[in-house]
Amino acid sequence: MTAANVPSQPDPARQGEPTIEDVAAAAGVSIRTVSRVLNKSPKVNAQTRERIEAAIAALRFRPSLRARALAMRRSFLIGLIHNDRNALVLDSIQRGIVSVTAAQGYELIVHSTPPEGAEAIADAVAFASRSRVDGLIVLPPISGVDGLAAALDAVQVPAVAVSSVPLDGFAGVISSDERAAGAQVARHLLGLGHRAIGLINGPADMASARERRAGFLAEIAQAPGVTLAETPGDYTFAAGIAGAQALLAAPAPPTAIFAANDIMAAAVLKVAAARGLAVPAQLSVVGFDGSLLAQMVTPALTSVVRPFGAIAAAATRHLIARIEGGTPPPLFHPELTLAPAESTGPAPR
Amino acid sequence: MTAANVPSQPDPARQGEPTIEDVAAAAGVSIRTVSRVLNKSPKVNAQTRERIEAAIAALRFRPSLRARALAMRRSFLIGLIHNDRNALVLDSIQRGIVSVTAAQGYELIVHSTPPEGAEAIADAVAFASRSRVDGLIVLPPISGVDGLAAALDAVQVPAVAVSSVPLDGFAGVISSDERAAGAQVARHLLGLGHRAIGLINGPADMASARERRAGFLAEIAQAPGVTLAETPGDYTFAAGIAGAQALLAAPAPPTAIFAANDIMAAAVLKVAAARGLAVPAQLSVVGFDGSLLAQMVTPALTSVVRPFGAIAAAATRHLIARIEGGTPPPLFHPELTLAPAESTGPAPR
DNA sequence: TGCATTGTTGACACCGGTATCATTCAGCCT
DNA sequence: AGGCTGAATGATACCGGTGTCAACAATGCA
Repeated sequence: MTAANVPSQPDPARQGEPTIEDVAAAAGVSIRTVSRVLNKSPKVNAQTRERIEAAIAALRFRPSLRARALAMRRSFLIGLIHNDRNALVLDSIQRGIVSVTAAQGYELIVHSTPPEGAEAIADAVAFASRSRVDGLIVLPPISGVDGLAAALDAVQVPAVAVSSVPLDGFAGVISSDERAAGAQVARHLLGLGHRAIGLINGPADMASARERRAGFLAEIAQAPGVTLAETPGDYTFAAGIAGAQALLAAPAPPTAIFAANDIMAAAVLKVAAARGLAVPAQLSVVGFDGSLLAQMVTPALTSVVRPFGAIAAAATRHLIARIEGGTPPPLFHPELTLAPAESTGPAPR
Repeated sequence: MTAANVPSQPDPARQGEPTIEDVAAAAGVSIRTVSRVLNKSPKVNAQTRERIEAAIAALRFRPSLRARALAMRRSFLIGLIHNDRNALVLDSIQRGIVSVTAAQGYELIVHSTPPEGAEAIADAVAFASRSRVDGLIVLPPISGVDGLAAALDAVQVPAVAVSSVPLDGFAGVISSDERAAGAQVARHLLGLGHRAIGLINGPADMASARERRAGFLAEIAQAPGVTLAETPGDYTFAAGIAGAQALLAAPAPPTAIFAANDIMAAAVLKVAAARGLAVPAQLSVVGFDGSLLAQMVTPALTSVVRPFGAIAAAATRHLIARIEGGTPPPLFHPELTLAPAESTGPAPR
């Protein structure tokens, strides 16, 4: 109470951060006026504003987002829900999100859910509801779980899903045509003259894997005299190794292998090397994702590039627009393009 | 107000989530008693507790972490501050953290700061202070910035840093002996008979890079008749390509190259392949980090394994113990071990 | 029976902000 | 001069929980 309107250094004896009240006292105004300054309300006298801003700077006051959240019923927190394990993909997405949230004054809170469907829903809802995030970005595979959209809707949290296919229930889904991309891969390999082709699938319960496969197979089916061998996989390196070994151990092994993601494609390269097969001279390999890994392996993988950063940024912008009541920008449906690199070439002989 | 003590479905007309008050009304008790149940206070009659729990379940009530945060002056939020770009490393660390926070009832909020020192500090402090996290985990390279510890200390946020070297100012630093690890790499290569050795450094302003180099060089210096060539690098793939080209273009190129991280080592593999050098027959390559990448490239990289998951988990446990006033477990200083794989072999001829 | 003790519960202030509404004070018009 | 208008500001009730402390009933003991 002493020196009420003399901006001063923070009282060293005081525990914790300065509050709006300290600022008000230091500037000799009411907390409401300080609040106006914080919220850039125009109805504050210029001199008063200056005095308050000086006090804020002197006290190093930073408003508590938490108190503000309680009062405004807005947390300025965006939640990211995922239950995948692909490090590179998750990282690209996270960076894409942060590039937008940081610019718009939000923070990102990352939550990973258990893998199983029902549990995952319960966990996601509990998270959304307890942490009172303003909005949610949901990644595959959990974005594809039946009932998730409805469950999130029930707790009134705006959510944007990223998915390979349009999803029922979600108002905002950023999807891409992975089926067309699968077809692109097939055309690329057929165009190079390959007639014995192998496919290492992703997990059958993921829409992305099913779509890639469907597009790929449909295109292959159109080409006469092409033999196709496929093996199951689950997007892991180990599955890629097993799949490649199975395909290449056949009596008439394929001259080209499409692996449903880059990680498994990298595994194919490893198996090929172990068997003394030159890539691409004797075996062509295609991956999917266009992740950093595709460029780091030798030879660099021909892969379908998915613009994760742009996808994530678009999802975030859409979400924030919804949160803030503006008209959300139209949903983004990125084109997936095949980027030919060193791992594919003309079919041998 | 109707049917005050009959647990019922949430009123569909009501906006937002049910509050503790709704639960209290439904159970016919005061909010304070509901709060006791929520906090598992033992001083609640068993029957009352049951009644309240039933009401909670019926209303699908979930307490707002935000309101709780305000009241308890605890946010149950752990902040992760980073400004690095190594996707694989960040991901492993993040997963390690989440494995602990999830179990202890905390959530993770991820913040990335600008790269530059002073700005980074300001940004980190603003984040810590505004978001009122309970604690902070800080990763390199920003963890090594001078003055950061003091700045965080000033806003009274407990922080744990991960670093290659002990850091002044930080009460909690999880460090590892990267110098010894660098020496280990040198011994490995010398033991294989290599006498012409190349080194691709990490960024000179990062302690990790300096330490690795120092340990490596010291050990090399002890061995008679060994020639060493080094080039600068910055942990990126492009730098690895450039470095490898520089080293291998020399009149008497090295028979072994130590790259200061796996990403650059992967680049060395690519350059070797382009020049027709067999690895490890003609060139041995060693990386650092033991990341997934090391296992995915062909041949698999001999690398120094850094147990990121364990490091992150230990940091998190330490931090939470400090937050909760317990005695924090002793700081963890992981042993770094060289994991020989396919990319190193006896020196040619 | 009287009284201290223990176990349960509720009233109320508080955390640090925002929102609603009232109040004050100039300046302007008639 | 009196009344009106609008800009600037403050008093006070929230937001949804927890902490403190008092009230109260049931129990144990003398």
